[in-house]
Amino acid sequence: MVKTRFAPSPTGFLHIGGARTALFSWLYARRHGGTFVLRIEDTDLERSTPEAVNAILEGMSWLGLEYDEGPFYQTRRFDRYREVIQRLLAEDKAYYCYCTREELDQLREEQMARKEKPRYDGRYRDYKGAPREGVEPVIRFKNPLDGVTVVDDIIHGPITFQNSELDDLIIARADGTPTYNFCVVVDDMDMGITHVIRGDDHINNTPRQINILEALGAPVPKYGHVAMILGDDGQKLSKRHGAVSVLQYRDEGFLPEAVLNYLVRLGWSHGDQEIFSLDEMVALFDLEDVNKGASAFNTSKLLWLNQQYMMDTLPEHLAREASVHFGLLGIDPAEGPELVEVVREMAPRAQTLKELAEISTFFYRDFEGYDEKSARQHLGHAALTPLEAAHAKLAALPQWAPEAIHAAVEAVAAELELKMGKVAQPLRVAVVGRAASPGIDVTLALVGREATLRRLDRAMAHVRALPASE
RNA sequence: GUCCCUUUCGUCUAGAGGCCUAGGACACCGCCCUUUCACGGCGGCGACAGGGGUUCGAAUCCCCUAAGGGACGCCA
Repeated sequence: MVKTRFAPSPTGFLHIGGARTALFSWLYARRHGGTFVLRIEDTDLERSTPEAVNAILEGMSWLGLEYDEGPFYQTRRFDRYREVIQRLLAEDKAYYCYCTREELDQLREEQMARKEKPRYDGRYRDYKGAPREGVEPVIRFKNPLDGVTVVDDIIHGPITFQNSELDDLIIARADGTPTYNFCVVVDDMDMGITHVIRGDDHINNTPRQINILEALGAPVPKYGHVAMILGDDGQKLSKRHGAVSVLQYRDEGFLPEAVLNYLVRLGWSHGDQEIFSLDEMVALFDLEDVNKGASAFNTSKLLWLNQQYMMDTLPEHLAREASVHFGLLGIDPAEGPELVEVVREMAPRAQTLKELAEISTFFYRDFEGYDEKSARQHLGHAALTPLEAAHAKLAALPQWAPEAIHAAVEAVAAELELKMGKVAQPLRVAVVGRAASPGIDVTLALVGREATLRRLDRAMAHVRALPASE
């Protein structure tokens, strides 16, 4: 039975790298009919915040990565950690260390000066004397002194560490609180985690964790270390460089399925396939196919994918998702053409829901001023006659529907012996404000007769006011 | 400094010794479709980090080098 977990520490938002790790864990569990656990690693009381916890939960839920167990909080398991520490102490697998921070700092400095790897020298490992006056001891784990620990990584293959490289790590601080590497071990053991999928910055922690697990007589899970995600520029993402919350993608109008699809293709692939439904991902994903190297985030590809998803999403659903973005622009889609129809036409013309709303405002309210280049090209003196003719024909149409509008525009072109473009383009700029929109018939139909005629009047006035030379 | 990891077009990737004249996707450029903008179609540009081996044959296996990254906390 497969059991995976996602174990973020709540010191910030859920960023894109964390989201992908969560996705991989989730997919692996789903793929193998297993269980996915969410665990909040909040043992750092200083930096963990409830806001961050909420942001993580909200991000997971927006992406649809539902967990089967949890969220568990490490801060609520301190009694359990203490219990295991006592056991280790009793079995002589851990010991009190009375080194002060100052002594440790000094040791490190000396080792660095000698160009050695800084590590604890084990001076209290076999200390049998009395507790040292005035020093609250920490508790250290007795790491094996020799031999090797091999991490059999699903993604990287076997990685061998000399135990002599590892020092006796602190499992309980002077104030008695347990530390990260220890809590992880106890949790993974207690929760029966079979596959640990996490960032490859944890590779170096893994042999330590395996050694503790073995000291505890617990089974060692399989590990899969996923490389990190770089920014668009290939640079490492950090709080001050490009790292953003997944919720920001929601706010910018991305569909969660598109983000998931983009994320799954970052470091994983299945032949040449680019687009995967959730079901396909679940059916095809495997850790063995995950790449070892870091990958750079490519926003333009995400935008393309999002557009693909928008075009493929039912307009009814898309309309619901988009309406927030119209609201943000001060538009109530109920007061105008059917949003479903607008969305159907505009989806292939926008890469995000936000952009979709932005380029669709003219359907719902008058625009201010013409796009300069479009007006120069299409609203010159030559436009006056076709605009007048169109106005007359459109005003007289018995039915305001695309087919009738199309016929009317064609008739104007035929009567004036003009190409369609010479009629449609002025009309478009007059009604839309710029030279880009869906087909002129559909566009006018959606804008409505009243608004169309009003905007035509305005355009004709604009042309008449032009200096004679233009 | 020590240990560990990584390296195929600008980017995401395919590639499990001959199917590779290295394939696809995004981006970019051109053409087509067309009343515009998109969408779509067609085409172009463009990579095996470097050096040694092994082999009849290497992007694929081995070694070295280089470059990038991570760890080395009473942070997670």
